[in-house]
Amino acid sequence: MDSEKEFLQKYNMDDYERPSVTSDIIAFTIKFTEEDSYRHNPDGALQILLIKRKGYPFKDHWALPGGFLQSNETIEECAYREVFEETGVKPASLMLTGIYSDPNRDPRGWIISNAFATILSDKDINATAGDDASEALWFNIAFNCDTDNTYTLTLTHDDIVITATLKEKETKFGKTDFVIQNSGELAFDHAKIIATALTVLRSSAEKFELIFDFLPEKFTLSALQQVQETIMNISVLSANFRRKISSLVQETDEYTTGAGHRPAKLFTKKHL
Amino acid sequence: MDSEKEFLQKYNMDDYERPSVTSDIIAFTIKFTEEDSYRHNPDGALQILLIKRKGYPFKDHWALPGGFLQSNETIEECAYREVFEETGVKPASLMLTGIYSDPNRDPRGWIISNAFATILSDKDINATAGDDASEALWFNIAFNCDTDNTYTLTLTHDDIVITATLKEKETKFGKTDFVIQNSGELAFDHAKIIATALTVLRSSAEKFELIFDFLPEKFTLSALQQVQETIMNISVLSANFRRKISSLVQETDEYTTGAGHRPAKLFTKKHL
DNA sequence: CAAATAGTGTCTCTAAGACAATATCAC
DNA sequence: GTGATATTGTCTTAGAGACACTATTTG
Repeated sequence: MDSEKEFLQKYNMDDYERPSVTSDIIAFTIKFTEEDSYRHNPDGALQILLIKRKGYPFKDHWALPGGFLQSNETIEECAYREVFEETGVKPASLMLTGIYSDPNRDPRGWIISNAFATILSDKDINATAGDDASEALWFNIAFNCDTDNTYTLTLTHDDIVITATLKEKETKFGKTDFVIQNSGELAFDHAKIIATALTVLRSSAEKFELIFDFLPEKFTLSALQQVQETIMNISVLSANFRRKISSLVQETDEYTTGAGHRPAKLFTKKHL
Repeated sequence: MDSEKEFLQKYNMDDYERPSVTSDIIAFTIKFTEEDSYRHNPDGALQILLIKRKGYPFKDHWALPGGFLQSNETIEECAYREVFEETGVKPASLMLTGIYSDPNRDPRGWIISNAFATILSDKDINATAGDDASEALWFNIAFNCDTDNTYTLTLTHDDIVITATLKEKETKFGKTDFVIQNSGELAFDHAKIIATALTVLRSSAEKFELIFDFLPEKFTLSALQQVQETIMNISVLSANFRRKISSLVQETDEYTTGAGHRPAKLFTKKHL
């Protein structure tokens, strides 16, 4: 009988086939755009970061930023690293939204993707194209249910329009899995990775988890409500929203100014 | 400029270091044990399947069943395969509870674990030790919060007692991550994999997700209530439980018999 | 003052929890 | 009948949604 030390010396990792492992990032932000009238509060639009692939496969297609796992890091550390490389921001949190391990999902070979959603405030975002990308752009998101479990995902940036269609496969634990019907100009299986991440984001926002990450440290309750309404694609009465959120926020003694209407008190997230 | 075909022919996966990937299974069941009096309904106990490791590393320690991912399957298929090999049961569903990718978590080398919880009815379970195990046993679970974010996990089977202590790290999206203080006789980082899976199971049971998987096709509402109470470690009034569950179940015209008290109607899970 | 948002008060309805009461079987 | 569970009904209370109203700023 071998000792443990002898066993480990003889152990050879190459006895088993191994896949490559990546972390891919679904980076969300809400872009607040100024309105016509100086009095209006800005409107919010949910956006996602995509890069245009410089090389094969899927050359010139749009893809999620991401990269290969290195042997000195966890997949979360890898995801943090990728977000920072692409945006210059260290995100507040990462949320694993799925693992994509179909052996045929990548024409280069056996590559498993760990999909992480992250949320960035629209301040201080600085999308920079990495090595393998010719462009990095934020796209507006529209994700609508057509008839019969079929969904259309439309991503737009100025006159670039990407349209994908997906079919609902199953919903479990607040997460919906999809089958791709048509990827449009999206690379790999990224259309379904994005769609599933959106469902996870929505069910989190419903419970007021992580909606704070879209905003700076101090924010108005109206802005917070805008965030939730934008993500969920609904509208709620502000009186009721305030009542429900009240236990999760902490008021400061600061106010907004110069908005052309009554100033709003600034709040921070209440920690525990 | 190369064509895509030329690119893929030249592409060499060996240019990058690759980890081994495993699926590990946290298999839960609820064992219903007969009571003293013939009148009493059986009590439920939450159990988990562990195997005793035959070889190094962690020889003779207890570990979660699992195995290496093969290049012709997804990690879900791998997990299904492992459950079937260990128990002879094809589970109704699998729930990803975490990915464990610390480069130093396994003394054999760079091995990433995908942790899947599954739930089996205590009927037709047939735990059989696989190649790498000398025993496969179901352990009773006790998981209690001591003071100050410290938890004790106690697993027992007859006179085998495994005790691990963990410290709460962070809670997000109904899932709590832990740091291991003491693994007891558990192999690798499996103590924290089990603890986290328990928190995921509990938050699912709270929303009546997947509690049906613990029972056969037809069940009484009392048994269903037992399941929830056992998992959550609480007790609720049956009148209220029935009201809350009523929209999720479908009554049959069958009844239990011979229980020494009023027969109970059998229900099935209502689909959509 | 007008336009717009900020913030409060209150009514209704639903759902959750507590508890009481009745029904039915095996021995 | 006794002991146990099964099942229904109802009271109270907390919270969600709807809506009306007041407050405050800038041009």
